[in-house]
Amino acid sequence: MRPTIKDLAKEAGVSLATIDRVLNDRPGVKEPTILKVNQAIEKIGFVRNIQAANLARSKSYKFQFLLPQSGGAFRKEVINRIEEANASLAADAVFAGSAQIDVNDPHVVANYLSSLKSDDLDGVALMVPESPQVRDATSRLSERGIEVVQFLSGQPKASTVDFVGVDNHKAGSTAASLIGRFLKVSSGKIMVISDTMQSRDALERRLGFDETMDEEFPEFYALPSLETYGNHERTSRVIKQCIKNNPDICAAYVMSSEAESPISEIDRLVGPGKLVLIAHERTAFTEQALMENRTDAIIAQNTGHSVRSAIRIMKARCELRKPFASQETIRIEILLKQNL
Amino acid sequence: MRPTIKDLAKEAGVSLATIDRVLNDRPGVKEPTILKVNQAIEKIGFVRNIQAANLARSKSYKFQFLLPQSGGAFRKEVINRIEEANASLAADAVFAGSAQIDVNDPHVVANYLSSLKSDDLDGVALMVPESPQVRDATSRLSERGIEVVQFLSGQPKASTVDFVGVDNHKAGSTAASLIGRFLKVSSGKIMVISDTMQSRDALERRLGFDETMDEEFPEFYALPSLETYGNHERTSRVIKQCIKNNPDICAAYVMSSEAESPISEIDRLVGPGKLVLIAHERTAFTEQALMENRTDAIIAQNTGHSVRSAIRIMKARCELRKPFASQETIRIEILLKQNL
DNA sequence: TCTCTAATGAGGTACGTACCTCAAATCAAG
DNA sequence: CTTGATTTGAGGTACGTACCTCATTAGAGA
Repeated sequence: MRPTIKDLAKEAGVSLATIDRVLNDRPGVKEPTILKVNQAIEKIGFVRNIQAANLARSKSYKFQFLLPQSGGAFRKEVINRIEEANASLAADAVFAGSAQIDVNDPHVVANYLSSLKSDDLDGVALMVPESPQVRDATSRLSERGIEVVQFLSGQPKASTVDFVGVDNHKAGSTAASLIGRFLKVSSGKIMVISDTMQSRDALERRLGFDETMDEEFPEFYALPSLETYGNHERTSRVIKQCIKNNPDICAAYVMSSEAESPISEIDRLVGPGKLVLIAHERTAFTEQALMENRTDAIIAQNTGHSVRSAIRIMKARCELRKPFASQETIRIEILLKQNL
Repeated sequence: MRPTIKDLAKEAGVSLATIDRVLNDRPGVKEPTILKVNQAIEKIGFVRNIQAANLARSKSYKFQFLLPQSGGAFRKEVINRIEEANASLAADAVFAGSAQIDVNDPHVVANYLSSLKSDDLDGVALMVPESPQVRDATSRLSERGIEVVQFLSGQPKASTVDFVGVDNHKAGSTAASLIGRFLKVSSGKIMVISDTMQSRDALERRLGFDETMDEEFPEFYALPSLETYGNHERTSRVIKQCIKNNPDICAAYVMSSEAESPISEIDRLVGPGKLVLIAHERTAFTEQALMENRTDAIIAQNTGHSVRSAIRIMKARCELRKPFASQETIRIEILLKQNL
């Protein structure tokens, strides 16, 4: 049996009331007494029974994921995983929901974050691009007792904010490696397609991609990034233009999380399976493209795992525990037709 | 607030005692009353507060992983992950440990399983080859109230036993696909090295490997499996022999979970990085081999995830809940230097 | 109708912790 | 030594459930 506060009180030679004051940071305990209690905690290895504590204070956890309004299939996937996590964690009295706002307007995001109150929310996971306003708003959130994690996008800035997601530099690097190894031709050009190159995520992927390409496969030349701005019309135009200007394209790297438009366009223009093609994120579309050999590999992060990881981190922080880091690393997954 | 048994009693128009009898399957309740209570449960959406229930019955969970005595680096990895899970789950009153026995002797395994008592153990995860004896022993375990999952090896037999681990057929298939795509030569032979071909896992990997090889890369020929029996001496001999007999070997698939011996031998005989080489399981050795380009890819399963998944499944079964299947799928991971 | 049993109700204690009140002890300053 | 504040102790109730005992009620059989 694990020691309880009674055992602790006996060991420390104080009353239960004092133990309670120390454990819950209540005032009115002299420094030497606190020390005595802490030593006793060490000695008998007391660990608070969180279930009992939560029961006593009828505590439940509420977490919210802040997602972009746009984002197509991938965003849908994230929402599904959040709902799933919510269902499976209901028994542990943790609730997870999501909200969708215009994440590209820092003002909107900052306003939204300011409106959150620690009464009805214990933590927020932000899938939001970085900006000074957002950074300030998150700092203030932490101060108000709402835990914050960066979710799948951005990078950890404040040391009080954990980051859940993959290393995009490595993801780009992985894409380059796969393309280089899959290509059977001896030279050629590689088309790189992105939503936008404004975001840090995209930049890092590109950096990683170029680095590995240059180092390990100098026989191939990666073209400048095509930006689609999420616009189908534009996507079609820039890809057509690029193919026309570069007849020796042998591969394509679709960096954007919305892969449908670019891949369909490439298929239409050069025929399915003609290029080595790597895309990001697992969605119904990319899965099918993989099965039909229209895509060679998908680089993905396990969305469900990411969601649960974010929740675990927020919960651990609420309970002033350290999350187990090794469990919380999000792997860069390589998906082929065979291991879908 | 979630409804409690009091709300439930009010809704069903019975007393708390009756609610308790129904919820805990105690005798002495008429069928129509049980029905009334169950309807009330449905109606108000009552879910038992498991934390409170566990607190009340001072319940903690104890799970054990049954591992092979041998197994080198990979077994070490599994043990580490179990210890880690144990540490991080202590707060939830679940304890996980491991035991190592001679899993290849069905008699030893069956005896061991028979000796387990539900007083001190709630569940067992078996990393044990299949055999009729073991199957019987697991059935009896279930009957005695100890939950069982197959862990990383074997296949689900009894419907009461879940399987945690990857689909080995797909894993072999994935290896074949990678080799086929990585090879730049137009034809050649592929060396396949296994610990033993007796185990179902190895057989399935080989089947998947051959299937994909035949279908997608008929220009390459996969040689018969070399069996090392975990013996370094023998490993060296059979590989040397194989290379001598087949000068046109262009790739190697190391199926066994102990990859060090075969890879070192191949390096010694044909030079590091000369063949396209795929191995299984992430260990310190395979990681380093990957970094040094002595291996092209590792096919792995996330050990930590597998361990936690097994624990979650056993716990869910103890609580008569259904585990969330999608969370419990173990992915076949492809590891390159870039996404380690 | 009486009797016996099965079904149900009422009430308690316990689990480990939080949080509250009030009394008692301690201590420093005057 | 008194005063007042600070520190500590003692005891209670609560959270939601399990599990126990005992009393009461309903229903069936004679």
